[in-house]
Amino acid sequence: MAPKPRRVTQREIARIAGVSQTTVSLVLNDRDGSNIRIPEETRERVREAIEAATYVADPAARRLAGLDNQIVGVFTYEPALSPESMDFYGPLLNGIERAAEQVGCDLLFFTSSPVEDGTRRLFHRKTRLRLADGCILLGQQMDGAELERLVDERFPFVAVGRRDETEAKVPYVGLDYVTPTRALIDRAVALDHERAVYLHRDRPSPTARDRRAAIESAGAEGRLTFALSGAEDLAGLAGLVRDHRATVLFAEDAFLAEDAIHALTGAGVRTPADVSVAALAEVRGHRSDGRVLTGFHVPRDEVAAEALEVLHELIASPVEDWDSLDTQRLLGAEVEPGETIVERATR
Amino acid sequence: MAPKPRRVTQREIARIAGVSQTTVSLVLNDRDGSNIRIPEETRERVREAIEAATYVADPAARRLAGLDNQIVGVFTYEPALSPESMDFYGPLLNGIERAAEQVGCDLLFFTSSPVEDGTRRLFHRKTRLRLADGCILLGQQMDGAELERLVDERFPFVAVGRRDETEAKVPYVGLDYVTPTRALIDRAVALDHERAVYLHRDRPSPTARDRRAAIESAGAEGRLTFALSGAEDLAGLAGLVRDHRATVLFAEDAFLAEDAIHALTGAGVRTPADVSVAALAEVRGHRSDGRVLTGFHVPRDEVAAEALEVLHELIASPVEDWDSLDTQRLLGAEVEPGETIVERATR
DNA sequence: CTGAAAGCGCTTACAG
DNA sequence: CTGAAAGCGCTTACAG
Repeated sequence: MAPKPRRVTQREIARIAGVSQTTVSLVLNDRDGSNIRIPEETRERVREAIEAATYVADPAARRLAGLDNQIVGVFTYEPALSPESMDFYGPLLNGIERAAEQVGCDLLFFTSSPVEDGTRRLFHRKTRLRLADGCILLGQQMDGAELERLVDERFPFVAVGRRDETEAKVPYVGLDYVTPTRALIDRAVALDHERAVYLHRDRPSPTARDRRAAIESAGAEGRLTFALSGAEDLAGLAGLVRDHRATVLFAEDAFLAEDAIHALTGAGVRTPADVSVAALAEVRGHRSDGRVLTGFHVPRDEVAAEALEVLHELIASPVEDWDSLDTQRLLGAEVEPGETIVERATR
Repeated sequence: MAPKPRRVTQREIARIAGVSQTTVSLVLNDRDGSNIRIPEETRERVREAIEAATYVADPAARRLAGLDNQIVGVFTYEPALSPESMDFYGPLLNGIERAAEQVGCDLLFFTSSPVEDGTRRLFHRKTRLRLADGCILLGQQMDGAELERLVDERFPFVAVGRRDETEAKVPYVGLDYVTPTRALIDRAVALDHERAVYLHRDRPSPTARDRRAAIESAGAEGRLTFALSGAEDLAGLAGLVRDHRATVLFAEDAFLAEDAIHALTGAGVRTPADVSVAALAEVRGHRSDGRVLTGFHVPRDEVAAEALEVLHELIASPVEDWDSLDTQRLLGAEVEPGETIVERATR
């Protein structure tokens, strides 16, 4: 490997400005207080030397000496910059970049993390994790053990997406799906619907539970009667809709909604004329027969930005105070009224 | 700011394993040679202690002690992760991520760089540039002075995109547009076209010069006679085409091609029936009336990956050898035959 | 007001 | 075969 090219150091600047290296450090960091008082004249001289030499402090040395680095780690459990993952990660990364820009942080992507069992590992022999002041974790699925370890080691981090796989209090910024699901159900009820089908996937995620909770409480309150169907049973969907006399269908996400529409149309059921359809997830860009799909707008960029904010609070607070911080936050998704929930046809 | 939580260090590991801290370092880095010979037994003991304590070396300290960090900086002159810039940066970042994964590098995005005059600055008071072993530069436009400075300081870097704004030898990986432009002209000639219009923008970039060179040499050789039009003169385009009796139109990029098609169609000129159209740039996703636009496929991800490769060579070579390295590379764009260059209509 | 010194956690000659 | 020591470039008490 190449010999590290000799760089300008504070000692050099000190020599030029005719002061001690300590003074250079003090000026560089704008230190000024009760016990440090450097005359403006001296400061100016040092600044000039710094300017002339285009000196910048070595971040590694700063870090080693105990300062923070203004570097936020970004860990994704899958490649984040591939075309396929852009759909999910794109808005998140965008939010992170914007927030980082605002607070003056650089972003360290742990792309080198080795892949084991199809997912990246955060902790490995040469992890550069500690180079960052803290870390943002992204991914649909996360490793509980790694989360625990981060908590144990008191390393500042925030997960994007609600986490409940661990005992430990994991800081996160996630999304609340209960409220918008309720809102969509209310809308259906207001449009005279009484019987619904919920087409869901089989993943037990916190957001899936949210939707389920909202649906169950609506059922319990007798506002809308639900029949459930798994995503694997698309073939039986039209039959279920008919048997249940459902006039509205909620799908767990937009892709599933499209599949459902396809299946229903194929069985001679018109959407939304016979059966209204809505997705309980992001619907941006999804249309059915030219109609904007009813569903949510999920502010993923805001989630990411807020995650960075929480991380910043953690970094700025002494570890003893972490417990009193509000580090588990939920943001609401916004309802997209769309055009695929319409008034129930009178028979 | 939070007190740096106490971390496990090599000293601690040494204590546990009953060896010196030096030995821990040696084992950790798999050092073994003529003057270093640690018995497997000792190594094993140390490894166990490392494992048990889930110890990882502090990258800041490693860096300070002169080792490389396996961190590649990524500097973009604009925000790279915004939806608008994804079109351009997306494939590049994807290529970089893949290459980084392969060589085991982490990626440090300099998002904190302050914006001056609408563009980010790489050098500033607290640039974390030196934390990286080297840096990839991305952006349509780059600052010549910054490039010079990087060269002067012997900091390993590679620009994505050809650079010719400086005296100094700037390492880059760019694209050759001469060859594919020639190929497209050949194609037009083969399809009996004799007279063409070139609709271009007004940016003097290396790639713009490539296209121009190919067009001028074709003109000089009498293979295709060109009339030129600026992008701002779309209104006069149909007139120019008629006056010049052009049967094929080359546009500098796909968007311009679309504008041109729109303008021609509006003036009663059919494309490609009356006038064939091609873009001298990436055409992925562009269609005209259902037809795949003729143009190029630009391997942007490969460009980025190759840039990382060159960077790696720089990092691995002593500075004295840099001059003998092949650090200015051009990759060829591939021709997309498309469907908008057709045989010239016989009149 | 400013400097000499210790220390951050590592690596690497240099001695044993 | 292995350890004590110097040094990487910084920050920050602690003395003057």
